Amino acid sequence: MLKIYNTLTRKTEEFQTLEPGVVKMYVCGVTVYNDAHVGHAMSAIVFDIIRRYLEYRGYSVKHVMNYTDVDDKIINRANQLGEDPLTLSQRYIEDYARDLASLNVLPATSTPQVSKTMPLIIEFVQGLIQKEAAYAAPNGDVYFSVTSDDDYGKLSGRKLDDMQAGARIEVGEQKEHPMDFALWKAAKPGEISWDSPWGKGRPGWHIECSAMNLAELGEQIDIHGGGNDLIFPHHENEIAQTECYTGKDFARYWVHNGMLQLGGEKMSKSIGNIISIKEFLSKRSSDVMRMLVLNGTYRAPLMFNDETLDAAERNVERLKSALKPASPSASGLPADILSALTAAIETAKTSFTEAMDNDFNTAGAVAALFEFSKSINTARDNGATAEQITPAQDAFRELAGVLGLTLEEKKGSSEDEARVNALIEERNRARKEKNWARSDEIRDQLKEMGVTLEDSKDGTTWKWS
RNA sequence: GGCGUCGUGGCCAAGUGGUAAGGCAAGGGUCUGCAAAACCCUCAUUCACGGGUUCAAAUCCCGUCGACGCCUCCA
Repeated sequence: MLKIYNTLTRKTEEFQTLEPGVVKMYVCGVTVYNDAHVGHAMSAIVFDIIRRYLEYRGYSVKHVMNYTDVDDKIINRANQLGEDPLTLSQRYIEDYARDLASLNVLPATSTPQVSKTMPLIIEFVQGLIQKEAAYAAPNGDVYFSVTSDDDYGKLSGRKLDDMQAGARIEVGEQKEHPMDFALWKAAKPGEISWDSPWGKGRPGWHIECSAMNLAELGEQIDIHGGGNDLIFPHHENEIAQTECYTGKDFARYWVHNGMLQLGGEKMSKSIGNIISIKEFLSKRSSDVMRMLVLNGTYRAPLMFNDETLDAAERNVERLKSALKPASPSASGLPADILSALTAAIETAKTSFTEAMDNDFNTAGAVAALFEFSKSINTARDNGATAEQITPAQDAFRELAGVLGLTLEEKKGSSEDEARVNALIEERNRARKEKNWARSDEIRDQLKEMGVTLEDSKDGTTWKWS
């Protein structure tokens, strides 16, 4: 039985879908105006793993990830560049999709955009006004009235009185209550805008997700996800809007990932301690990023530094070792060791599932894979044939795939590979003549080129390191 | 100030009432011409600190200290 920690109840609960066999999952995507960073990668990877695991468990997952393509920051940046805001955001949408693909994140089944949801957003706002949960201000802004919602604050555990005490809140002139938030913003001169019953304007941040949720998944969904920095105000406001509009409970499980930590602080644009996904992938593989996430707890802060990344890289190499082929000269396993390998397959699957069922305990699932790799490597060392070892490796690959690990070796250009092979041939001749000096010289040369050699009875293998 | 999450070996961490998973690093060994990889062995009587509940606590309760996140845009 799968259990999921629910931010709304602050408890780990049994997972039950609204509709049998189907999971409706909405994950807040990004505002597209700049290169995405590894913090975004963490969030995308977390929900990719959740999605993959739910599919592994037999669910059909409707995975919606939105793009915020209408926003102050986009408008500002477009002005700086002298570019149309929607052209700019479209460019970054395509860019982000490529980043996710390079991280082996499965594309969401649907990726709605604010700019393409305008009629429904306006309808949504009108509905809230009719229900007296919102009001239009004289200047053309529309605000949600937090005092109209008895439940307001239930997700983040805040009370309106406490929040008013905060010194940072400024009372907007147009607002009836300081915590009221914008559903619709009147356009400033020259700004991109859409026609509405309240004049030209554009949506506030939170309403878009409520509207796109409704459009893509309906009034009620199973999982709503995002970074834990979105709990307040974004998700709090989404719940308020949607539940006032539909009169029904919105999302069954609220799932939030922790923040990636760089130098003891959250990685974020406002702090400026950013490493872009592209920059990361120019130095490390996507598996390393994913392993970093897998080795931690998705809800907890994730330490991102050279030490944790080096460990993640070694972890990936360790898993890859399980997939090395059997020795061509293998003589076969004795019955007892073969049955141990067969048993290890079942043990691995069981441990893996038990861990993942416990609120996606990926660290435990990876531990199961480490144990499994040990069994496979032991079998190979003991002379397992390809036929004997393949079923275990297939199972291993399947489980690693559920976590989204590719376990692919790096590739170089064919010219480089030809050079490497030529050098290895020369080295093999030297080794035959026991010319160890020349042999080691070549090995050092290859190391300079980024090639690691492994000699064995069956010959020399190599890989890019 | 308010709300929330959390403090487990050198590092990353699992474990939430029954006597400390896993990985990295480190040390020793097998294998190897030497390496690399793999495999074997060693590596926390102890879970921030102080009380309490219990036959039994890292796990529950209270307090203290500390870290991080949110309260403004944020994955």
